[in-house]
Amino acid sequence: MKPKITFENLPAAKQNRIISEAVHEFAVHGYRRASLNTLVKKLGIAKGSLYQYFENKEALYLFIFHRFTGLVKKILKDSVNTEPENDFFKQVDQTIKAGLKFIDHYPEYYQIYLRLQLEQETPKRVELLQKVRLFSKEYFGALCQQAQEAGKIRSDQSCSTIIFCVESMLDRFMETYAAQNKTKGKKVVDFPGASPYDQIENIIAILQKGLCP
Amino acid sequence: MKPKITFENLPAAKQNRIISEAVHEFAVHGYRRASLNTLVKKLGIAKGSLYQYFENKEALYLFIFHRFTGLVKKILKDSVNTEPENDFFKQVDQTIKAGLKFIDHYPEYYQIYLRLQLEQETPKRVELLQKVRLFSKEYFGALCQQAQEAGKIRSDQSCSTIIFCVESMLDRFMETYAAQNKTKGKKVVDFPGASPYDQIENIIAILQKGLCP
DNA sequence: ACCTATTATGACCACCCGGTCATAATAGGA
DNA sequence: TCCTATTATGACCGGGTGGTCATAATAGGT
Repeated sequence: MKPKITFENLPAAKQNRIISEAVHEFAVHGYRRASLNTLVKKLGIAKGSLYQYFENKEALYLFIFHRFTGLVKKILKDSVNTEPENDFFKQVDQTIKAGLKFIDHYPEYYQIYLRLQLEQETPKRVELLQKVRLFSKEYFGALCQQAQEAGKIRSDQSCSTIIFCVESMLDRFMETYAAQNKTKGKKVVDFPGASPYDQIENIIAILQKGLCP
Repeated sequence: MKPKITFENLPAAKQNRIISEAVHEFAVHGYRRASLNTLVKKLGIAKGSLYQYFENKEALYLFIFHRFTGLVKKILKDSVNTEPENDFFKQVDQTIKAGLKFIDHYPEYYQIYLRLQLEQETPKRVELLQKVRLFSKEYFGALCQQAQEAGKIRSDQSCSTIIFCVESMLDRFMETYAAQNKTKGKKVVDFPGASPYDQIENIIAILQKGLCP
């Protein structure tokens, strides 16, 4: 997870270039197919140098994933008001918007996360996923419990069921948003309605009142 | 998409063995990392023989994916009553159950489909995904329009928004179910509540009435 | 100016991949 | 039995992989 000292001694600009090219490589090809040969060629450094900075491919990957989780936590803290006085559905709304913002700022980090979910051969896959899921459960769990205690949402369904529904839609919404931004034109999926931001309102309306007339 | 004549001349038992081992290989490793060397070794045939049956790796993959879509359509037709007299939420319920049944019967075909969504290097990826999405949109679109016209669900939200919500939950539910069946023990995700079948009811209840008390 | 510790280099290694093809085995009609 | 058409075989090819290591370049203290 930590790079070697040699890497930390590098000028910050070079560090960032290495990180962002590595992120790109992992995002485009996934862990296994990401090529260190390609990476060093793009960076214009020798392969041996890369191995002076990181123990091996796995260490490089884990280092980058650690940055991903840090970025997520930061953007959530900055974008969502989790105080009880803020309405539950407003909190969900802010969370979704924070998600879109994350994708706008760090689309390739998001890609890496998406890939982690499917690619079995990624190192420490289970641990990394469990960590992310646990964070999500704790995050939404707190919001949900607050809201139930305040009588803002129904209490006849368990927190975890409610979290399941909210998370499903949130995650799918983000996936769709990311896919749309990426493919442009030969769309695989597309948003119903005008803009993603309009669509958030509709979805939250359904989350609130359901599909019955 | 079609195998060579040589393959069709094979005894059915051998055909099935080849197909099911190929499905396994693609399910476990994804298209790109699936190894024909490993496959022929497991099958106990020469690599050259495999190339007598299929043009190349891509043709083998497309042939298998074609079977996947066929199996999905078959199971849906057998499990869901799409007649207007059947309640919309009952139809959703039957669709989810059909999904779980599919995963129980053909877990590896389902894995292949999941992988297709993320792995850019899969041949004909965009076309295959578009075909699946289109089918899903048509399938749910018909149910949704029926229900709206009959006044069974609200009409102030567009069909596509409603489809988005239903699909998100359905897909996530299936993913969770499949992941749970696979990992057993060192779970990455888990279902809230007792059994998946209980949970379907809860989710549909939320879909119907929403989260507000 | 010199010496030493740190950093950079890229040829090289063993391994695996998808795909080819000349050749061997086999089966079935005459 | 023999001959031909179909099927099976696996050594081989070019290319890509992650990782290594002896050697060269470099920087900084004295």
